[in-house]
Amino acid sequence: MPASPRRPVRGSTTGRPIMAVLDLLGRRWSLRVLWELRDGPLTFRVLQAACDDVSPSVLQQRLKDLRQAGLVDHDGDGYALTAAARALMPTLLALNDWAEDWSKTRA
Amino acid sequence: MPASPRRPVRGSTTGRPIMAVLDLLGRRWSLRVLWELRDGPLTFRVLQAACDDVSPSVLQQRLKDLRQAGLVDHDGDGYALTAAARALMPTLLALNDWAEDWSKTRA
DNA sequence: CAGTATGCTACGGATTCAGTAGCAACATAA
DNA sequence: TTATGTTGCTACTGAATCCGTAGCATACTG
Repeated sequence: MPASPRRPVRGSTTGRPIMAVLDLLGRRWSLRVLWELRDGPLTFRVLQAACDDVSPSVLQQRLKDLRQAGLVDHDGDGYALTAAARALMPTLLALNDWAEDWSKTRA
Repeated sequence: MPASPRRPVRGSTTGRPIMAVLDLLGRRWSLRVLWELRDGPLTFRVLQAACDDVSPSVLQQRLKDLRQAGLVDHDGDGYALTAAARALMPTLLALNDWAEDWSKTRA
């Protein structure tokens, strides 16, 4: 078996949903996948290319995680954000704006 | 050498700052550390306990990353968010609100 | 049939993480 | 002084995850 999504061994993500979200999005390529899907569905390979040609095994695992979380769906057009994920987009756009400001303060 | 922050091998994070941010925050415990520091400075061990007793080596590496990114500082009171990181707090709070809604749609 | 695109899997090697133990510096107090 | 505690941090081994490449089965198109 390649890799199953890590389940916190210790305190787990008890209680606050934010913990589960921070755990899910705190995995490599999670946020990036959501970001790349912001403008519409993408096929597996196109999404892979958009994510700097991430390994297909990792992308597969990440898509599995995001689908189980109800954030990504797979229809005829490829992989797409669910309504729940689209509700997250304003936040990601705010993150984008912040990133712009943040980069200006960097050398 | 324990571990240096991963530099994307392929396309790197050229161009858009959002890519660099997505890469930095898409590491285990990055978002969680920022979240736990939202209410003020914490010492290393208290922060470690807040993060489900994450391994000190990983926390050390993550703090190093965040300090190099100018998001975390270390003064006499322990580790604290910088002004840049505090500017990110509204976005994290929005993420928290979204997480609440998202969890309600889960079984 | 040949060519192409799709989603997906397998494998080995590299990197990162987890878990535990321990150190040096500093403070406090007996 | 000795004892005790807290701080930040490091070392080490084994497990988990990721990377990079190759390849498969299916479907569609010419």
